[in-house]
Amino acid sequence: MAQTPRPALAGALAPRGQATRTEPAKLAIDDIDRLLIRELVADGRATLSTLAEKASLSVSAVQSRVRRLESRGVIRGYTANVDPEALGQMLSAFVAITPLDPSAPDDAPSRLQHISAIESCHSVAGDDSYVLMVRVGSPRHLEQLLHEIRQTANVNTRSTIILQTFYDK
Amino acid sequence: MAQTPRPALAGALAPRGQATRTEPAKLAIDDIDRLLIRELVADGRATLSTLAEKASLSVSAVQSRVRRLESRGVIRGYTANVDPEALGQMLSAFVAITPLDPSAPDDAPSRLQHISAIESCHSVAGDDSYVLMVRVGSPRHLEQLLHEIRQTANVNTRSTIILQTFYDK
DNA sequence: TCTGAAATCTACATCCT
DNA sequence: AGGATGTAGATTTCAGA
Repeated sequence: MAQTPRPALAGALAPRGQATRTEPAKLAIDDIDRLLIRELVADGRATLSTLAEKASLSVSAVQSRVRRLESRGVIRGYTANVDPEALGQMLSAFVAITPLDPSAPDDAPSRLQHISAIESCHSVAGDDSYVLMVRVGSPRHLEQLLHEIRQTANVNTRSTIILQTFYDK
Repeated sequence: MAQTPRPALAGALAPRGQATRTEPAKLAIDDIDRLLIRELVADGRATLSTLAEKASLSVSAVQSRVRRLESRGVIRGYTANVDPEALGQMLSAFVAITPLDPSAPDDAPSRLQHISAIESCHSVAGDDSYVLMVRVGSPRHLEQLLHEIRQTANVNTRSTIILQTFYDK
């Protein structure tokens, strides 16, 4: 119910010159897409019908938009948000790493990818080459992990313990 | 199919003394829970029937387990994983902040919470008090954001630009 | 993008162990 | 307590317009 009668208005607001300028693949994300994305970030299991209501669109229109966002890679996937501490990962830290041998090929990310305690890996501009986010069960495990990281990637590590996470959107 | 015939075995392995020791809420997470969590982290929109198949359980058993994990806070929620660059957030950074006045009440997280460019906020042990992860559209926006952070929380900032994100599980 | 109908999924009540 | 089955009501999917 309450469809937005925008077609005519949109046409009036965006009159097009005679030549269609090269717009091969319309990659534009409009306000409805943004609304859908916002809702799906807030609740990754929101139903198409709920989304349709909020967007004042039909279920199938929402479905095709969501599919499009997914296939374009705007929405990469959906995931459950799990409390690490409930799973025994009581200690989180940022680990900044720098190569020991600056002339060696720098493939730290792929070398470290298999280590499940490493949650994320970013290359950064600054004192260090990469910053990792890691989660382990205890200080003892962190020690083991740092040892493994140093050996695997031939790097120095500099760790910053996370005391509390206030939010992580 | 292929139910594990564990009841008798479990009873034999865990004989209980006469007094039920204070076990108010069994907070144990078993292997099936872990499997369900793993699947839901990999695909937050997995259906109960899919999960039931993978766990070799009935749909209703899976349903009650997932509900339990949700109400216990093990699963905090579900979210869509969105490509920030597709939304015009071309620049990400870690921003470490330290209070200008160490004697002032330290409520930086709540003061900063409303700023939408701030994705996460952790208090840390180390040179700085907090580490934020921020996403903005351009260097110019980062400058504005840093200004806003400094003013809002009365802190110094030290930023580390993220050049590339290799993975973020 | 909409409507509508079929296939699938979820929620819940009931029974079993 | 935890799990199976059955069923009504939602939800998703897909055709045609």
